[in-house]
Amino acid sequence: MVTRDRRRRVTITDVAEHAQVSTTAVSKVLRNAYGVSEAMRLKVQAAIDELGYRPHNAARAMRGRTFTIGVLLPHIRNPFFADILDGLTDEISASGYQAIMVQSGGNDPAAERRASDALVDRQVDGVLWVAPVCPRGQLEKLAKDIPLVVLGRHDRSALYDCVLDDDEVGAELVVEHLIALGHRRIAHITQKDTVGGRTALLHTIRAATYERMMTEHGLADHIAIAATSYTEEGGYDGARELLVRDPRPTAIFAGADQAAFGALAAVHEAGLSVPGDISVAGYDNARLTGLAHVALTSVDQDGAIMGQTAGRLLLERIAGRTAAVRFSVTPTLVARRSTASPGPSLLGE
Amino acid sequence: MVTRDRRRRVTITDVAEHAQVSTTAVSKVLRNAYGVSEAMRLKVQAAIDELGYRPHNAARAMRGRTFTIGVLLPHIRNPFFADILDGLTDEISASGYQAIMVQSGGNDPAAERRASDALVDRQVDGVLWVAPVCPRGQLEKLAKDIPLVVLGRHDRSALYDCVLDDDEVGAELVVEHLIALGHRRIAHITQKDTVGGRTALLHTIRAATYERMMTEHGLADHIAIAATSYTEEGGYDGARELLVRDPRPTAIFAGADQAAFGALAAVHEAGLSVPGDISVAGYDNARLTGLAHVALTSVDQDGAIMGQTAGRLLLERIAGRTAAVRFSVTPTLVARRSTASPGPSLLGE
DNA sequence: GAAAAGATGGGTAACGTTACCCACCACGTC
DNA sequence: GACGTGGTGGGTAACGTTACCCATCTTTTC
Repeated sequence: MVTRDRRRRVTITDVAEHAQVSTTAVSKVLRNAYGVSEAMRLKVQAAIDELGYRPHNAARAMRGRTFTIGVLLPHIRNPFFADILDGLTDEISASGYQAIMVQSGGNDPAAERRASDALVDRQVDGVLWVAPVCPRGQLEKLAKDIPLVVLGRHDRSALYDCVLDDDEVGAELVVEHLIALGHRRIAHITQKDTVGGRTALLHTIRAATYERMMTEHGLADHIAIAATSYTEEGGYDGARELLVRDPRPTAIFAGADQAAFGALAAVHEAGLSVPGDISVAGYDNARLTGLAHVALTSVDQDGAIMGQTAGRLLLERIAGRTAAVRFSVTPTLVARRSTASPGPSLLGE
Repeated sequence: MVTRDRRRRVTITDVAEHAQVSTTAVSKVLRNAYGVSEAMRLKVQAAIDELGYRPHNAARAMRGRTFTIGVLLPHIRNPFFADILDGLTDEISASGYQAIMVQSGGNDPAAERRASDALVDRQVDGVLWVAPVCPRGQLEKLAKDIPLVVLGRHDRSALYDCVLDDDEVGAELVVEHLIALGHRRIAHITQKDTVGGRTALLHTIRAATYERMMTEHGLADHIAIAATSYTEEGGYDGARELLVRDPRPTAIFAGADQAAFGALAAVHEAGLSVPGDISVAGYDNARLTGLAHVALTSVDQDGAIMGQTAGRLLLERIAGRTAAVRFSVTPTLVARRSTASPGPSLLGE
């Protein structure tokens, strides 16, 4: 490897020399530490500005904080994640923290593990983990080392905080809405489990609630689930699978908007119309999806608020809180044009 | 701040003691450095595995490399960025590098600056900057310190590499396609410039090419541009602005798919149909947008290839290359159902 | 068989920052 | 006037890693 002749960084020592004080004094000013006179503060600040000094993060990391929050996202194709990230950024940037993101690779536990390790190696001060699929034990192990907030899982843990929306309520709203419109053959698209036996994952809860609601309304015989993934591709594949069933469902409840979009594509491709031939509903209602030209009925969970809260909880944990907090938002249904009563011809069993 | 009693990290010293060798030897094994016998390698590797040792990134950063690539994305709402990121990850992960992302805040130069500083502070080994809006000088300044690849700008610089698609060809393809279908009143949605006098930005080139093509085809009088942004919101606002013009355009060429989706929403909201009343075309053709239920005519630039190439170029630069490279992909038109010939009633001037 | 060349392992001084301690000064207080 | 008591400022030893150098030991060459 060739060493680039990049000009040497301005260090705390340079600032100290320039201001004719000790490095300790400069460090104290930087950290707003106790024991600095106003005169000292001004003098050092002037030197900092003059030299264009910026603290070296890696060096800080060796001693303590990095002022960095790590965010693990399954992928960046879901605009709902963008809402979360915006909320988080809002909350933490005032405290001088910076968010860095790493893709955790959707549904693959090994990739997820690598991503989480990458953040630990980079010595982040806290982690926001969105929709992890790993076993709970792994989360707790991480939480022992680093302040952790998990978003979108229904675990209960004494070691980390949880931010979630009430997926049971959300799924109930959708199924009730469809039933109220007159649907009986309501199908569901969910995410395939890659690790056995999880019940705290949000897609598991949405699917279980769908089944429960169907059963409670005497529609157990019409339960139809396609287990693919919460992506456009997954929605597309899932819908194709559901559409060939006989009799065909009159409504599809996709567990996520992205999957609903994929389902819409499959429905159109099959020559069917929405909501004339089939109703489609999603979940997430990311900002601006209301704009989408086929206005999708969806469940609104306020991603920005969730991200903001996650940020606040992380800052609190970094500041020393150890008691676990659970923050739950109550979702609401936003009915749009992708759902309607089934035509009379569709009602026959 | 409370100090957490996190158990001490396993360090290279622990590994050295456990394997009964020097820290230098361990370090050499870790870096695949010269001067290590096979026996030594195995012994050290065994100790590493046994203790679950992971190199401390911050400590590495103080001495040299961090094995981290920083990616600056304007935002994460555009699936095209996901394609780029996937390509990059593919390319660099085999070399032990990890990508971390930071949002650069779309169209705001100050936010962009903060984001780029954040990566420099975190001592990344290289930066992939997607669609920067800052002045060229700032890019060159950064490139003097860190290997830099810029994606989506048509600058020429001796200090950094460029990965881009030929936006002139792409825009030509769209305008030609629309003209060939019989359109004359073709409007364009572009991004508003926040910094004066850039001509190397991709949206500037797409817009300029649109104007040139219109002029060359004798349609200069029909040039209509809405300058908003390359987002769903921007497309929505832009289309609303264009739709009230009299006479109304028969086609809208949005400079990005996201904007096209917003435009579609506005068109539908205005009670118009696509492509019956108005054709809409986009640009990017992110993977899976072909799935979208209204199949959008778009310009395909292979984001995965672009990301992959960017990764390769960065690794080369990190390895010591200093000569600047420019990699350009030639886009292709993917005509789908959102564009068609205008109805006869729409052709009148 | 001596010298050169190659292969392998280790010692050590940084890298930039901060936590912890100590030293000093100017006050009041008894 | 001796003695605390805050309020300031500085010295220094880490933190974990690696680049650079040197010390062996083995093999090859004349």
